[in-house]
Amino acid sequence: MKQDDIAAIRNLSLFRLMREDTFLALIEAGFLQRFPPGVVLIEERDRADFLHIVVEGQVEMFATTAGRETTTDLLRPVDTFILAAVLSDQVYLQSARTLEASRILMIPAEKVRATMAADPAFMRAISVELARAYRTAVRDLKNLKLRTGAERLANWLLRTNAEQGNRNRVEIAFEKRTLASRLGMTPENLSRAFAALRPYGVKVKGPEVDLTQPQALAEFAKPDPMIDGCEENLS
Amino acid sequence: MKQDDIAAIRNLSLFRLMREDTFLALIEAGFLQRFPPGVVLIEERDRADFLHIVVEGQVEMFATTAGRETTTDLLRPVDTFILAAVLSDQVYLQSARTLEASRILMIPAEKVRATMAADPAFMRAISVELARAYRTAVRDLKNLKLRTGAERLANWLLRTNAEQGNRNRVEIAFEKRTLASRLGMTPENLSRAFAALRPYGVKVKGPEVDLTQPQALAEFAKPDPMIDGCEENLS
DNA sequence: CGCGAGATTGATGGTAATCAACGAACGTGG
DNA sequence: CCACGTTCGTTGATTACCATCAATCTCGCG
Repeated sequence: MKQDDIAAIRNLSLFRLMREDTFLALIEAGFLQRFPPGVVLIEERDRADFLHIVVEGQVEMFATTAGRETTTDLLRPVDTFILAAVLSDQVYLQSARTLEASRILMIPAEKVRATMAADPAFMRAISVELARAYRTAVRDLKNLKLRTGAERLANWLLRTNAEQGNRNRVEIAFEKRTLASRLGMTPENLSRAFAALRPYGVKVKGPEVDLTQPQALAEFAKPDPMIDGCEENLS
Repeated sequence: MKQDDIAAIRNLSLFRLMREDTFLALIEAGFLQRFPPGVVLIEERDRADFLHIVVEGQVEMFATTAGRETTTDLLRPVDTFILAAVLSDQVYLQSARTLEASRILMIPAEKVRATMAADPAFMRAISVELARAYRTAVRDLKNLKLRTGAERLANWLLRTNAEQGNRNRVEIAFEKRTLASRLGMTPENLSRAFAALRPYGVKVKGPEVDLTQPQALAEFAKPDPMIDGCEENLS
């Protein structure tokens, strides 16, 4: 494992404040593994054996029931996932698959729990991370229940534009069907939602979207800090 | 504050394992307050000043944006709320109002954070509680994204029936409009959803619902432990 | 009895899912 | 280099689901 990968992980809020010795022991107990695109890393209903960290690549969290499927989150370096299941030694509620070639660090759940018991700063960081994850989920719920599809798309565009440096050009780093599922709609409907945003200066060219009238778009989207977040991204 | 109220709070998983002295100090730092129905206890965007515990009565969590409103959770004794905001000293993402006359124990956020730092067992319990809250939110998201309104109602009926002792008679302990909002639909649509479930033995009489064919209803609802939960209720 | 709040029912329009067809982009193999 | 096939995205037609508006109904209560 490369030194700057370790540094990047160390810099995560989850690990930043813990003791150096427990951090190194934790990392060394993990396996860094490469996966090609489209590999299912974990499956809902399985017992949580490992804490996963996306070191490189891109991972989609998704969930299914009764033959239906939806994307619940999109992760990129350096994100952790399924912390909550690991913590309480429970089954996963979501599945995960790679969207592109990825490197994943997998730390045995038992080791995470032992480290948590040994290092108060780590336990504290876990609480903060779980609180963040919970609040993100609440935002997502509000987004879904209080907005239409086109509004969710408009706000996603504004948020992503900000994340990408306000160049008024948003790059969609994954398939549009994945974005559609993340936003809680079908691919067909995402197309129509893009078309509906055209009057507000939204121009789609393949994976790139130009926002020629960001202020008009914002007027339509009515972004709300209590949903779209000042703290974290919703991916 | 009555002795058995304290005992009930002590029995919460959040407080069960902490030290006796820190528990009593925490409780004593709190204010037990009575509220009539319909009082807004906290408002989103406000800074989290107190951890709240529903000792008696009933509390609705809700959220608004752009003039729209939705119910995000329904709490009854003995539930805690807004732990996540308290923990990280952030603003509330949800509002709360009493649905009936209620007694609420309010513990200053600063005291909660200090106690957490002093009692590792309490911090550990907070992590577990946050993990539970997060997983509940994920279940809620899956419920919303993967099911229709009638399916959500059917599963809610089955879940609530189980909570109430499988008497095949579900009592709705709040207004139907509140249930509708909780399930992500309008009151009108809830009525129609009830009508749609009639072929599966669902008979509504005011606030009571008889399930005359629970197995047929289950066949329609397709309950999924990864959504409807074996651990906790979604209220 | 009459009032008012909540629940229900009906009528209508909007939003989204589904099914089907077409088109563009890309990679492969001839 | 081009023909072909596959995949993804878009568009159109249709249907299902849900929101809104309006009217009626029920029930509890003054």
